[in-house]
Amino acid sequence: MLTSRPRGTEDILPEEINRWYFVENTARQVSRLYGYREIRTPVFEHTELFNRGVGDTTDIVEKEMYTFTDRGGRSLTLRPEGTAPVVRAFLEHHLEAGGLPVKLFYLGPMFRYGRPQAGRLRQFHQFGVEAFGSRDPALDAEVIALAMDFYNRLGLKELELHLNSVGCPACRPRHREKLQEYLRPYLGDLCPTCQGRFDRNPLRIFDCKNTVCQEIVAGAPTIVTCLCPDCGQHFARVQEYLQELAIDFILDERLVRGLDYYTNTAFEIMVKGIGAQGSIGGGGRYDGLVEALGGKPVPGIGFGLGLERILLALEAQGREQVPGGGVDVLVVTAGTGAEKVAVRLLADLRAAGLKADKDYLGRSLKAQMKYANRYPARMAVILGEEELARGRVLVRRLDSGVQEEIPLDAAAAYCRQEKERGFSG
RNA sequence: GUGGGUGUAGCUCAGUUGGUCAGAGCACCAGGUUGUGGCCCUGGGGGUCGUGGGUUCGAGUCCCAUCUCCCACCCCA
Repeated sequence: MLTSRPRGTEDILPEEINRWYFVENTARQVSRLYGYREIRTPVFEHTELFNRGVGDTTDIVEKEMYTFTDRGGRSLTLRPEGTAPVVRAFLEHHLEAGGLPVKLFYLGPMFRYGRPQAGRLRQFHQFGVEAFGSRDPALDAEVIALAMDFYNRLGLKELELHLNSVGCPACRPRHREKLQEYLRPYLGDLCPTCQGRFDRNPLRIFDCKNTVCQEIVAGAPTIVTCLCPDCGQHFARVQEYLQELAIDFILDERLVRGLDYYTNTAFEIMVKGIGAQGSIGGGGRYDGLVEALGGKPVPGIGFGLGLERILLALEAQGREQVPGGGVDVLVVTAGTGAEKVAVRLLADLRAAGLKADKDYLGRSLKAQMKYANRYPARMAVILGEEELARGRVLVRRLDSGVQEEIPLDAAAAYCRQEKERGFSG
């Protein structure tokens, strides 16, 4: 079908745009409050950036990327996430030159190829922040606080903040060894997927939903118990700061970031009632990423939040935004000879800051009034031949039906007054 | 990528065992009120019944394929 959108994409229609304005405006507002500045990167990048920045063995790179070759033979990819591009821009423009830390936020579409379902699209939108240049656990807490503040301002309730530490390249191998040591006797009992994970990424076994695997892994050594002193202290500090900020969290040792570049803090925000995909955002620290992408070792931490899922959650919690279409005034003509006056008056109304429109389909007076009612318009200014001959117009309120005759020259000012009166009473 | 469900007017949906089955409500347009909306009445426009094959004298109704959307898995936002 020519008239159908590509699978997994959505049109955001005029009647729902206010919901998006609300979420986007809140994101910008709260970001600025915390000292983050907006950055806009391209929607496509060199494929290599994601291969290296996201990780070759991740599902995203292995089977979810929109990769294509352009006319110059370059391999490009529609960005599946926001962190790697921001790191690339950070390096390309030497943003560290302005002094660290560098705190950035972004808002925009991401692309992942997969089967669409509730809360999962092929093109979706994220609000994200990235902070470079500090390992201070207070910054971890700030980033998490920013996310929670954002949700609160939207009015979202019943959120669960899951928190974990995945350690660093020094302490992680130790945990891996201990974990494998523990699991080895049960290897044959694990599900086939987890048997494969045993060598590649035993951490993922914590995530398995298979009940047998869960039972086995229940007694396994968690990462937190194997953290080196530095990482252990960092994690403890993050928790202290969160407590200081009165932010509740759930320690979740099963929360895992699969990539090598992720270090220490990992977090995810869950909400119920939006389908099987309960995560509305996640993030963590990535002290190895900037270096992996060719920069000096600069630590970083950030998050990405899914806007569609947030909108779903707002809807599920009955926090719908009012549509907010409509117009203050509809200019209506009765009889002939008023067309030019109508165009002129319309311009005056708009100049006076009123939302105003007129009929462009040559409708009858009655049809124009119906149009005004349905638009909806708060007032109709009716240009009738008789009144116009005396330099006057009729201003009718659509709610009460009260109508008054006003000099044409004073009509815009009068409408303005009426509008303001309407707000107070 | 795997599995289940689904697909009839702009929207929400009826459509019996294949034979006026192409309908209703809402929406839209017009008229009832030759200068006034919201209620009511009357009338009207609008559908390749997702698409392509097949079975049949005959298919929206049966079969196959394909696409879409929905839901779940994998995984994530």
